[in-house]
Amino acid sequence: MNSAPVVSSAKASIFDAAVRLFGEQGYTGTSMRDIARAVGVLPGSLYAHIDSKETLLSEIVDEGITSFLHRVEPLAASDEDALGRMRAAIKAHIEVVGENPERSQVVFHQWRFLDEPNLSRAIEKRRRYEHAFVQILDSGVRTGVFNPRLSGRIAVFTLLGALNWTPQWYSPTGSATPSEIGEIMADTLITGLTNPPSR
Amino acid sequence: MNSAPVVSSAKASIFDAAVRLFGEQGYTGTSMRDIARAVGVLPGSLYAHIDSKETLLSEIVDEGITSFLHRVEPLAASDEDALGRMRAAIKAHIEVVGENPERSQVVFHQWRFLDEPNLSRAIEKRRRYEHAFVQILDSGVRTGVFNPRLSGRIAVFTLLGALNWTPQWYSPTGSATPSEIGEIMADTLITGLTNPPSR
DNA sequence: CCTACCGATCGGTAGG
DNA sequence: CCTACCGATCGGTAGG
Repeated sequence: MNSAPVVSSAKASIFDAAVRLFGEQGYTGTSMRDIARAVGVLPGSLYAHIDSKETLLSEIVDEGITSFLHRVEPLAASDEDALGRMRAAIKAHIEVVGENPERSQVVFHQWRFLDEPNLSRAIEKRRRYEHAFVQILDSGVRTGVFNPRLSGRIAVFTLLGALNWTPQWYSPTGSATPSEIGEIMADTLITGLTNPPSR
Repeated sequence: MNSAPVVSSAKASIFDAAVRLFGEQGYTGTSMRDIARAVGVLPGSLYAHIDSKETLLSEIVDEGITSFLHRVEPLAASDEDALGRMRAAIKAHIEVVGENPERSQVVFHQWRFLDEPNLSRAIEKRRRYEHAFVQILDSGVRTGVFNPRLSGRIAVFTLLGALNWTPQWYSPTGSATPSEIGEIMADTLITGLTNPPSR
């Protein structure tokens, strides 16, 4: 019934090595020879499985952004209140980072090295992702739970900056789970660092 | 009396071009030929003024981190209360970004391509910078103005992530000044997105 | 997936 | 700052 390869196809091995190396050394700092060495194959052999270095990056970035979109866009459109949706979106983001921190690192930092038309496609998907957070923020301002003074692009960039930075310090072997990290980040970003006044 | 060059020395031109290109294309994505072209000189001529590509990166990163340290470390040790120090530190950070967004971009994203011993020196200075924020946060927790539940490294990384992301979207020609951006980011991070309850 | 290779480009240098 | 060049490495291909 299941005739899929048990461990990993050649294409998948190349993909995995590229994700890790593009994440660690950057796209322009990684050579096809680096990838071939990691896979255990000679450089020319890679091209039996992939079209080009740029196509490889494009597929990694596209798959990555798509998994963020698939988790967060439905949340942004749910019928929970804005506070709950914002908390859920932040937690979902950290969980997707936690599923594949290296791929997330590539998604946030290496997309700029894409050529057209892949570059435009990636930018459009990033814009859609940002829009999901803008939507939640605006809705919270309308219903009075979010501060109208902070509704602009600066607050969204503050939020997304904090979220996009997580692959830089997240460690799968650390003591905090993605869910716990998401809770603390949601608290920090939604209610701030200030101690709630005791009453 | 003043025999310094009126406009810009050769070394400074190379430095400026490298800051811009390393920021836009990354260190590994920029060739010495790119820099030579930007300066208007042949590639080999660069080496009359600089030692190597890596030395150039190291000088840019070191000068950059140092200007963040020089502004924020004194604030962290000032005798204002933690709330005021945190606000001042956030504003100072954004102002330093505003003074030279491209150099800041290099400081936050390209330091990893340094070789030893420059790499260790850069990491140590980054650690000192992070420590300034940890100090303010801890002090605020002790005096009761900051939420103890958010005192750990996750809150600091949330804060620094938001700050370190700013060179990605800050535009010197945009409508908000660094000071205004700093105010809004300080509000977002310190008091959060939530609307203060009317009373 | 290997052998053998292509033209282009890389960081850097000697000598002027 | 230019001329002229070095050996190494780059992404990618033809043919098997």
